[in-house]
Amino acid sequence: MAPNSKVNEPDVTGTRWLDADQQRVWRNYIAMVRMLEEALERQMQADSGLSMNDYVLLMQLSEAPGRRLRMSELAADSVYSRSRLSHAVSRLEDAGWVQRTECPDDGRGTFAQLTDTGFAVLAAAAPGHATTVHDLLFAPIGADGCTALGFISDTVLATLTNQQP
Amino acid sequence: MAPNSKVNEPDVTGTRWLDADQQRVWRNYIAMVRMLEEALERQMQADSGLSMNDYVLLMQLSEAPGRRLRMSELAADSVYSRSRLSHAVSRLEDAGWVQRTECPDDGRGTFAQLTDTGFAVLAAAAPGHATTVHDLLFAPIGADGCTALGFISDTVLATLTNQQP
DNA sequence: GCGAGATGGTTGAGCGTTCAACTGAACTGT
DNA sequence: ACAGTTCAGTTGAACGCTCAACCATCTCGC
Repeated sequence: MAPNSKVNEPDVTGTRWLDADQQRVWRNYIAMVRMLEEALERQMQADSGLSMNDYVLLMQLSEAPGRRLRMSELAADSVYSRSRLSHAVSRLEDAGWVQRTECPDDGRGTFAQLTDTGFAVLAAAAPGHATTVHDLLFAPIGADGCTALGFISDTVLATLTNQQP
Repeated sequence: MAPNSKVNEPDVTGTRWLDADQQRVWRNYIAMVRMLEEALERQMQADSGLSMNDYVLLMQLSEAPGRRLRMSELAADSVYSRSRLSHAVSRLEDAGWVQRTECPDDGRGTFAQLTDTGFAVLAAAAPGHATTVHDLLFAPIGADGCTALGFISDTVLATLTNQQP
């Protein structure tokens, strides 16, 4: 289970084990992601009664031209499956924050349109969220940390997107 | 919604907005986390029929002395609620990978004990997982990225744990 | 000792996500 | 013009997580 060498070469089984340092980093990365998520979720829920998932969806819509996006664009931007998004938008629609509109250009298409109420809810939630992200992430890691995190995210994203067909 | 200044000082509402750079990094961080999770989940599921959550739980048990842990220790290590862990362990028990044992020292306590079958499943899954983490994360970001990610994780974790009561 | 509260863990209902199956619309080649 | 295929989106069942309520046990103070 534990790697018995410190090199990063594949062993006889072709496995590239992680060295001790990488294992530590990997563990802490997982813990950080989980705890950060949890903290943000908690703050968002407490301050605005909104889930982080909903917040991000509304945010994405609010920034799109006309505050609306095709379902599949929104799904891609959010790294959501179509099904997941469809359910999610149904809930947002029930809450009155989003409205489905049919797409004139493509009979199969559907727009998710942010309503005024939705925008207002979002606007009310944004400051608290920004402050929390700042206080829990960017302030502690500093400018260098921010640069480093940017580099890491970009690199990993590039790797991941390059190998999807 | 959008910050109209580049300074990181609180505005009149006390909000600490993110500057453009931080916003970009934050977005990409979220996307990276989601896609990385998804890729690992996919690989684990395909190669071992195991979910990442189960894998991490089994892993944690496998490293504990006697391959067993108290429910609450395991929960804390995994950043799981007690309830979530209880449900999860029930499923692992149904699968035959873990067995509940009562704790002699504390009548309220329960041990989660990794079974031999569980250990075998884990051992079979580990190489593929390690290789994937290496290929998708550590190889792309390199040694410097690893160091930086370690620093970031440690810092954020410290911030988060310091302010929990 | 013994009652009050804290702690470890489980349970069940409710909700969100996943997965596979499905509908209807839009291209493709003949 | 039309059959086959791909594409956009929805649906419902199954499953996992959350939340609150709960039971049993331990601990502390008196």
